[in-house]
Amino acid sequence: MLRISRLADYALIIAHFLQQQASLISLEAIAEKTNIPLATVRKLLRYLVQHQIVKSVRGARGGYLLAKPGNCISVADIIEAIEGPIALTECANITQSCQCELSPHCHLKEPWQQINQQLHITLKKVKLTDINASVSSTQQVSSDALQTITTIEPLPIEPSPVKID
Amino acid sequence: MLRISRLADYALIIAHFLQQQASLISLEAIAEKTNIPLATVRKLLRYLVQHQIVKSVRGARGGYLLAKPGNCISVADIIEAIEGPIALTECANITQSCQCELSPHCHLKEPWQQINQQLHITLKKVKLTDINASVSSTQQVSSDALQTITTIEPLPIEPSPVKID
DNA sequence: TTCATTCTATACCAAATCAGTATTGATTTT
DNA sequence: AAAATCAATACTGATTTGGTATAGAATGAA
Ligand code: SF4
Ligand code: SF4
Repeated sequence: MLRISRLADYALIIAHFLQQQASLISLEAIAEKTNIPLATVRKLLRYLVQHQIVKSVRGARGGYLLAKPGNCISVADIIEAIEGPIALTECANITQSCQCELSPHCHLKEPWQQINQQLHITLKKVKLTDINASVSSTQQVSSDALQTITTIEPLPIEPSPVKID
Repeated sequence: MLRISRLADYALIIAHFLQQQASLISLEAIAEKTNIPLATVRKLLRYLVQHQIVKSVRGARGGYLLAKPGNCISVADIIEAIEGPIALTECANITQSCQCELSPHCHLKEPWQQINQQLHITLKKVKLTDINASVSSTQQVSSDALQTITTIEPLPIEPSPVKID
């Protein structure tokens, strides 16, 4: 259904929550405040730490905090930390060569790569702080990145001639 | 990994192929030309017919053809025909009320709905004919819809103040 | 030191989804 | 009537996903 995984969804909630914290906060507290099961939060924080989105401090009085300012962490970063590269099709994943067996004759690689790049840019543009901004006023969104999303205009259609094989 | 399903990918290949046909073409021929397994093509055409993207003609000398001009069929249409609504999160699916149990306190609904809408617009803008256009010249893309995708510029970041809970 | 606290690493499992297939039936042309 | 072709449905094996459990390592404090 073209979903991000539920775990990625949760991870964004966690990151967004961390952004609102002044200092270290423990795993347990995060789970409690976000209503996400403890074991699941543990797993997700693991990924986020590995991807330098969150920093951890071990030992008594330890906990977690964002590794960078909220305006340097994008929705794309979170998704990629949990799910791996954003690639609508196999051939859109530029981090590895395409294994798709239809690839040699497929005409759709280029278009998919462009669509994928567009999606990536969109998700990269939305930062944790943008989400934060929209929390204050549920009706109206104030951040630039989310604002432009709704104001984009559809382009005129320019049909190309049908080709016979 | 934020993938469309492989079946949706195949379906787009089939639709794109149909667009290049002058007249009716049989299931078997489609399977042969696209290198997609026969039984799989059969299933996919089923979905496409149900969603009025493809028309079928039964009986001897029957077959399939596009139900509308290629410039009226978008990538979004194909994906939705195979996978159902495009909804990056559960709450982004406007066709039904959100069942997510985190929903009551979740701050991310609005942002996700906007991101989702943006994705939807992007996928809706790319028509079968746009893909066709890009086939002729693999290096350079000629259609408007795909062209703008690559020329979009990132917006300036406007940080909002960090809020303490 | 010693212990409680807190994060780390890994492994496991059940459920859901996905990809692919098989089969029987309905419709149309010849 | 026979052949060609699409329709409908049901099934299955493989993969992915969501979620959990547990033993271990690091740190701070008594
Ligand atoms: S090469 Fe074609 S079939 Fe293979 S993943 Fe890319 S678009 Fe899909
Ligand atoms: S309500 Fe929040 S947690 Fe639930 S699907 Fe929407 S964004 Fe995700």
